Amino acid sequence: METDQGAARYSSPTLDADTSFLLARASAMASAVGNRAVADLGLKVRTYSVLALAVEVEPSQRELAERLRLDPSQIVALVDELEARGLLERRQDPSDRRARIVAATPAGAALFGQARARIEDAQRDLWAPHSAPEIEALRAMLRRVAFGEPR
Amino acid sequence: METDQGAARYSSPTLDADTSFLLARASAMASAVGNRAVADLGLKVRTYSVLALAVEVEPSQRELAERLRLDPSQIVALVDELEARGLLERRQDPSDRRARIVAATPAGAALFGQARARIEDAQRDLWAPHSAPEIEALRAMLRRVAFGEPR
DNA sequence: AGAGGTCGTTGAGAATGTCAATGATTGACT
DNA sequence: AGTCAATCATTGACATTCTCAACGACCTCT
Repeated sequence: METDQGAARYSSPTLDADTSFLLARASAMASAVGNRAVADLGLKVRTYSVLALAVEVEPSQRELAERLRLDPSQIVALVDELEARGLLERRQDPSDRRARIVAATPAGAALFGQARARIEDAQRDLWAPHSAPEIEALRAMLRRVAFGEPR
Repeated sequence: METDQGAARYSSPTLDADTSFLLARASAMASAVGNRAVADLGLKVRTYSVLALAVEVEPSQRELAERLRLDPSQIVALVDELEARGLLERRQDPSDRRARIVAATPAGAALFGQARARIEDAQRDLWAPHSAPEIEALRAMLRRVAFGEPR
C-alpha cells in the first residue's frame, strides 16, 4: 500500500515508544494550547498556576516553588509581576516572619475564575477523543510521576 | 485524623485536576531522570532524541525540527555539536540540494545503543508502579495529543 | 547567647524558545 | 528559456526559562 504519507512520517521506533519523549511533546502541545487560551487575559499557564495556588491554597513562596517545581528566585519574579497588577498580595506569615504568604486579591480571584473556564474549555477540546474515565486514569498515572520521589 | 502531612500538601484542587499541569510536571520529572541517565555519556534527552532519529530515520534537518518540535535554528546547533563529536554527519540529499540529511556515524550508532539502554532502564523504574498495558494506554493517549493538530 | 538551618531576594550565566532575514535551490507558471 | 514564489539551512538577535551561588533576616535548638 505505502499510502501512509500524510501524517505520521519520520517517526523513530525508539522515540515513539519512549514515554518521556511523548510526555515532553504532549506537554509542549498542551501548554501552547493553554497559553493561547488565556493570552488575552494577560496570563500564561505559568502565571495562571501561581494564581490558582494563591486563590485556593494561599501558600508561602517556598511552598509555591515546591509545588510548581520552580526555583524560589523565579517565584519572586512571578509574584512581583502579579502583585504589581493587583492580582495578589504578599502577607506576613504570623507564625514565621521570614515567610511570605501569597494570597489573591478579589481582582485576582475574579481573573482566575475567567482563566480557569478558558483553560478547561481548551483542555476539553484537546482531550476530546478520549473518554472521561480514560482521562482520569491518565491523570492518576501522571500524578504519581509528577509528585513521586524527585531523586 | 489530619495525619496527611508528609507528601501531598499545598495542592490546589484546580491544578490537581488540570491535565496540562500534571503533564508539565510529570514531563519535567521524567526528563530530569532521563538527563541523569545519560549524563555521563555526554548526552541529554535533547541530543539523545536527535541521535535516535539520525540512527533510525536519517531525516532532513527540517524533518528533524518538525518531529522534535524545535525551531530549525536549534537543529543547526544540535547537529553542529554532534557532528563535531563525530557522532553523526550531514549528507547532501540527492533529490534536493538544499536539504541536508542527518545520519549517524558508527560511533554515533554505538553511543545511541548505550544511551537507549540507560534511558529505558531509568524509565522502567520511573513507571514501575504501573502495569505494561496501563503504560501502553498512556502512550497511546499521549501520542494523539503530541502529534495532533498543532494549532 | 550562639550555631546552624530556612526563607525570600538579588544577581549571574547557561539553556531554551521565538522570530526575522539571507543565500542557495526548487517547483510552478509563462 | 526565464521569471517568481516557496522551501531549506543558516545566522543573528532577543525573550523566556533554568540553575546556581550568595546574602540579610529570621527561626530553632541547645
